[in-house]
Amino acid sequence: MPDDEREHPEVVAVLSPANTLTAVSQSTGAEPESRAARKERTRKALLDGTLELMADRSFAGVSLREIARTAGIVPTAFYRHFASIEELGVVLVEEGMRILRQMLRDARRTPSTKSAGASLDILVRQVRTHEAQFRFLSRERYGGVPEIRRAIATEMKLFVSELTVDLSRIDGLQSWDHDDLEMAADLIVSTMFAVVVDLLEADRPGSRSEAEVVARAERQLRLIMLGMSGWNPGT
Amino acid sequence: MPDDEREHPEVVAVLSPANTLTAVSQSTGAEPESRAARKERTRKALLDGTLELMADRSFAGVSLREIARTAGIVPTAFYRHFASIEELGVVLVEEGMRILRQMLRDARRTPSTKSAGASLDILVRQVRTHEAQFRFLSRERYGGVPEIRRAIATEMKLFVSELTVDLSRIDGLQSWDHDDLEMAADLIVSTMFAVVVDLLEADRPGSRSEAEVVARAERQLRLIMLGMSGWNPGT
DNA sequence: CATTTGAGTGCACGGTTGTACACTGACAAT
DNA sequence: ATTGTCAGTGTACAACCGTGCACTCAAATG
Repeated sequence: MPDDEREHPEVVAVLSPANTLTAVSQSTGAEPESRAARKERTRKALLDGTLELMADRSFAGVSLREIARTAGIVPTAFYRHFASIEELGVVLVEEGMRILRQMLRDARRTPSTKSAGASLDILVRQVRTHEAQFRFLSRERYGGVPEIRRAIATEMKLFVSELTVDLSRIDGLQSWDHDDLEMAADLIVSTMFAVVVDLLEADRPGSRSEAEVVARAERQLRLIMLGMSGWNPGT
Repeated sequence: MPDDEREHPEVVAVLSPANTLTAVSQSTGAEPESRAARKERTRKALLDGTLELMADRSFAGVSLREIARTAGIVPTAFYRHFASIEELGVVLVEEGMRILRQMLRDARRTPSTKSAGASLDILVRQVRTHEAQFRFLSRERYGGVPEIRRAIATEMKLFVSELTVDLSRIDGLQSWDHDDLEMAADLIVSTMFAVVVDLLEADRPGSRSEAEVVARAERQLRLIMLGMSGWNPGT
């Protein structure tokens, strides 16, 4: 073994050297997948593989080589898809925030989202179906490398202002000025985010169960809304 | 250069090999510092140096060698103080949480802490005088290695239950059952923690100013307390 | 005084990392 | 049919990593 990795011997079994087909184990039959499609496939493998590797580590803790390895390509080929690992990270941020925004849109469409329970249900479902992405966001929001942290912060601010607009349309909040609305939106978002973290940790030894987490969050949200109903805007 | 670091040439200038005095640049005159005191000094240098190195990176991103280097000792000497880097991390958690608890105690002693402004002032002061420790806590709370994350979670739960007891002594909350009190305490703590993060980021390009952060937090806290005053316990 | 202790040293090791470089060969376009 | 593109390859290197080992020598111990 000269220097580099010599794993995935099954895929390398094809003896011809520099065989392009070695990458991303060709699962589908023999259909001649288009070039662009193949590229997109390994790109996705890189992104998904990174999230997988982050099950128990932070983004800074996974190496370019590991990522390439799990995607089934050689380290240097990574650069065909991303200029750096940070760039991959930023893409993951965008992907995650797209899910978050989708969730807000779902909540908007659902009738009576002003009841805390309904919105929480949506949150729980989204977290469960996109665990890895939410874990990535919560883990890197404060802990990540500066570039990624800034990317999340920016997207987060956008998210808050979207919710601010939503709030402004609710009966009884029309008289509120923008600052108060944003203040409340910020409080709601940060509370919801704490729920996300608890959900990801839930049903693990030494943690509260999912039901408990949701029940508590629901009461917290109701308490906030109760405060809002008594709030004297502009103070 | 065979393998290892060859930095800090000034300290190595003393030509005698394996000179113990090379560690932790002897700043004070020539007083014969006791052995235990010297050990404590490098131990502190290791802890402080780690926090310093974490100015722009997460705990997982600093290496044992770097830590030893900034403390002025050789990498292997690190093990005279900690069995592993994780152990050092856990000590940092304890140190940080001691500060947090001290803050709660300060707040308890201050009259009229039920007014949001007073408690926030204490928070801001503590964050400013212990920036590095708070940065460590906020960065590793969700992003850190499992061992440290668990340590912080445990201490955090303790902190919430301390605040729960405090709340139970406030006029008008005596009728609340324990679950409701804890729910409110949890909400307050997570909101305050969000403030800490904002404070650490404040006055940096692209972020809100400290005054804005405090003003918003104060209103958020007032909103929560308003909600509590109208809360119907046991629902 | 002689002896023990232990914080610190220097060297060495096997391993991993990011990335530069020259390459190949299947697909796409001409 | 010829050519160009470019995702993927293998080799190589210098830097860094954690840690084992045998050491030194000032301070503490008796």
